[in-house]
Amino acid sequence: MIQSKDFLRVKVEEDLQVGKYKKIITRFPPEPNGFPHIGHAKSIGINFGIAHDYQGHCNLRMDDTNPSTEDTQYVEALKEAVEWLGFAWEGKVRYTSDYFPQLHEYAIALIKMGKAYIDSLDEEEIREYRGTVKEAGKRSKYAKRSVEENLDLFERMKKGEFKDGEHILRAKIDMSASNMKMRDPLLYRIRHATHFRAGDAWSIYPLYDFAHCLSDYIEGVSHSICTLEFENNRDIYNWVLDTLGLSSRPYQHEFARLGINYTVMSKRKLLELVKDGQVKGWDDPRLPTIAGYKRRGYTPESILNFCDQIGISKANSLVDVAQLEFCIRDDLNSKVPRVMAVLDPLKVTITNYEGEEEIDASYYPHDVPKEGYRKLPFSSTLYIERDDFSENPPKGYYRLTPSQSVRLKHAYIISCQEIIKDS
RNA sequence: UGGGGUGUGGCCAAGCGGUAAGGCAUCAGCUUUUGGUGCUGACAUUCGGGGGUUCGAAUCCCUCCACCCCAUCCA
Repeated sequence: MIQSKDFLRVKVEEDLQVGKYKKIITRFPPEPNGFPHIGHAKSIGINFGIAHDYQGHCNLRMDDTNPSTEDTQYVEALKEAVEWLGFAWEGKVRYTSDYFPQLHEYAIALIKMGKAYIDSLDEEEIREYRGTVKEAGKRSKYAKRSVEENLDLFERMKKGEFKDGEHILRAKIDMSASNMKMRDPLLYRIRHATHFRAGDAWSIYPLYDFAHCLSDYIEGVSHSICTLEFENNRDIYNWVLDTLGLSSRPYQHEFARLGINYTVMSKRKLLELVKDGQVKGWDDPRLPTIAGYKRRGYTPESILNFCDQIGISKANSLVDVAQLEFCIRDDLNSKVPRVMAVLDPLKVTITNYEGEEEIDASYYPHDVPKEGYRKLPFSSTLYIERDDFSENPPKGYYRLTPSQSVRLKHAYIISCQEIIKDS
């Protein structure tokens, strides 16, 4: 069977074809504010997979621009997940926070170009001024500030002279843009918080729209792959890079995020379950986190295969969890030894058997070419699963009934002579 | 008449003008000391709806409909 190419690979090949890039560089850029789940696995598979397929490389970058939600325990979990899935990132782990100095310089460059200004409206005013989806917004009076004043204010913001929310750096684009994201987007906010890596070195932090595109650029990324909800952010992504005159730059491409029925994949909800103690930690086997699946016995191969099977597209979709379950069963089928357990026991006494013996019970079915067996004790008293016996069997019942004998796995055929009930 | 996206069988998803891949699920048969696995077969006269162009359309044009995203100093 010929595997068809997804639209991202088609695009990558096209870019390679026309010489847009000489090397494919992607990146997996999670925010370290929670444990990675199966949805991250899809992104990991795409980014590392594409880099691998086209002899490029993929970076692992912690998008740590929000000091109040991020933590080092999450970067460890993220690193472990990527490794467990079998991928290796290029060089060392990157951090957007490592680029803060450069990002700061780019912000100053924008101010000098008259393309960014310090706004002093409060949060509520900024929202009001932004207008609505159908009505144009209006520009803040502070947008008229001179380059000098903006530079001075920005410097003082950096020095920590102002309180959170007092001022903010925004791009000067278009307050009536039909794309709401382009109505003078916020670039840098004041945040007097301790960053898990940068400590208290900064009192201003870049926002996603400013930091992401530049981080991609700094790393030489060619294809910045993200999920659909960022489609509207693509215009800013391009605006920042183009306005700064950065050539030979990355371009953003979006795909639909993974949704699986009966599966909670919202980070907010998962965090809530963990915090409230509804589950025993991020690696609780009941959770769809990579760590949870690992403890549940899922294999990296099965998860990767699942990501491969569901494909990549731009259509919002909800994959049937049966598809995931098929992948894990399919993978485990030829790898795992079989043993038995009786959960709800029903006592069986074999009247024409005396003594006891040990039966060799193979670990693998006839069609799995693997050796190995364990000893199974056998005597006249044994227990079978309650569901494996029925006095009034429904149609199509293949197990033990008063009139139907059955073979005990690895042992003998038995038939029911008498039913003895407790009370 | 805000803008940006998406609509192919129950669920994913190929297809890019030449007469609907594949996977999951489901159903039937064979195999089977797991009602597992494996094998075989069945499963869209039809591609959100309606027009049009064409010898020919899921693929091009028009129009309508549905759903998702955007008004966090989150990412």
